[in-house]
Amino acid sequence: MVEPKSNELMEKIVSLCKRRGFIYPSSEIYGGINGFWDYGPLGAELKRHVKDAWWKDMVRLRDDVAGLEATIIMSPKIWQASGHVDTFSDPMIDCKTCKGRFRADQTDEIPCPQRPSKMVSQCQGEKTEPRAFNLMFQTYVGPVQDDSAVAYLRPETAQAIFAQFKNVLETSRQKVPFGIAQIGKAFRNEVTPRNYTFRSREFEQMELEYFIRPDEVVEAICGRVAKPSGNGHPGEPQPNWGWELWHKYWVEERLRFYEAVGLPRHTLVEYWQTPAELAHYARATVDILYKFPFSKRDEKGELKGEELEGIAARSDFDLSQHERFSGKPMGVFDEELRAAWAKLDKARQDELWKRYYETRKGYLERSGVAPEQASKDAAEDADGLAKGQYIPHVIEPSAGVDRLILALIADAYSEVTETDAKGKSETRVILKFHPRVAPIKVAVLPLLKNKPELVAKAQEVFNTLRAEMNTFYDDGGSIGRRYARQDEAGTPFCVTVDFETLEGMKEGALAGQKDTVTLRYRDDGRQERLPIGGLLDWLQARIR
RNA sequence: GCGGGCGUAGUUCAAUGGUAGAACGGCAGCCUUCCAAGCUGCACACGAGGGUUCGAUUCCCUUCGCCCGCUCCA
Repeated sequence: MVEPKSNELMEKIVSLCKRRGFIYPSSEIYGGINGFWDYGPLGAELKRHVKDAWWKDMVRLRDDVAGLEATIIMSPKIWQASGHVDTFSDPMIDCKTCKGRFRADQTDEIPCPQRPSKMVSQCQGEKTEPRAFNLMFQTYVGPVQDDSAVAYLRPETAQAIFAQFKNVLETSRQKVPFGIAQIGKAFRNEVTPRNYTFRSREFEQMELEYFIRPDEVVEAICGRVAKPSGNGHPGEPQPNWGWELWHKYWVEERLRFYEAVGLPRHTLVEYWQTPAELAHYARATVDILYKFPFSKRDEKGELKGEELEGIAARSDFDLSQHERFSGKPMGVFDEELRAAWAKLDKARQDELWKRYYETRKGYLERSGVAPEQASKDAAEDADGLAKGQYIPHVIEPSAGVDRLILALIADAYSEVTETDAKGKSETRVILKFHPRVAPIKVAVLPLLKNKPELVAKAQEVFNTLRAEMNTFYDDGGSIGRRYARQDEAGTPFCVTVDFETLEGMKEGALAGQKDTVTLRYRDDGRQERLPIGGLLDWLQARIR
């Protein structure tokens, strides 16, 4: 089989998405707007099903996760605490001669790429004025547009979870370890949106912040922290898990999710960030990559994959930042810790105290707190252990919805070329979505349009199914044409009402029985016969 | 942001300094007893703005968008 060039494949996917109503360019009648995309009728259903699947797995089916839906615009102080304001407000200078881009405050320190003997500020290159490069979208709250009214569209959903941590903890009656989940829009003013919807300026995230006990607390309660042994899923969570096992657990849980919505394991890559790539506060980050057609290839010619999700072990950085910036305590009280601590011998208490103290002190000093103050604050934090108090650590599985949608479409895309009796060859497209996420679950079709009894019966079947799942009715054109239309929409099942539905089966196990329909499978065209009465159960078992 | 390429029906493509054709798709009707059958009819496009010209979809400029390579991606 000749593998289609990645470009050709992406072009086919893009035009199919437009043609069938999955994805359109935003504002297309005005020429479009770079980095923004709309979902059409089928795309909206697909996206909804994907988000529902995530929410069900992450929130409804778990005792230890609570949901949240926060605003897009929040206090600008949140973005100071998170570091987004500082990181993004650097003025940059472009050099028109060497095409380089440099931070305006570092032109005396960076050598010119073309003449390394000189610094950028001294080289002859023609440079632009310093320009502000902030990847956060800015707006103003209230009608007065001055600096005091500046606010930002959130560049990630995570921070709202940290900001509301205490409220959720209080009202959900959860105890650490537990998580807070959120699905919502986020905005980044990307320099170059690329690869169709993969890097958009407005996008949607599905994020979980899962709060766990620091390892010192686990040790105090359980004696020691269990270490990961071997590969694969570590199984049901245990009280003696430290951050490493929790991190591993969530990586495996998330991989299972992707497989459950139809991405085969071999299309995914589990990439462990190297120490150099890690954010300074992160202990480990695993990216789950999907091998998109536009992915770069490695030395062996294998697709390297592009990020769908990152699962980061972020220590207690985020809650600590918000504690420092807001002045509000972000710690929790843990009855088990207080009880366990009292039973530890002095040497053990001292040892755990010391380790917790060192970690806290390290964080505070890196955050710019003066050494003396840092020591004092860290000692206070460590004293809290005896009272059962600490700031939870967090494991953050953070997924991009739109990237997953694109991966699902790319993965579902398949072509079948058939040559008919006249020698005319024709290529049909089938989107092989997992039934759980397919936009339309079932299409109901009367075999013929000009037989009122068939149409009436088909309408009847349609009306019983549509209340329970996304059902589509179609009586236009030949039956084969309608099957083909559904194949292109990715509908896993078609139900056809024919004469045997009305008159009873002529032969087979259901001989003589009325009210049966043809059920046709999308992926291989296989057909079987089902009684109408059993249809709903049959379908529901397959779309869950 | 830089460099290169490209913008014609929904999609894929033609042609043209004198305002555009096709295929597929769509819609309506007829027909049709299971995988894009057939017949009839209908609708739909020169990305936007400016310039040159008697006249611009065609030439020029600007802009917007898409693709590729850099750059960026907390």
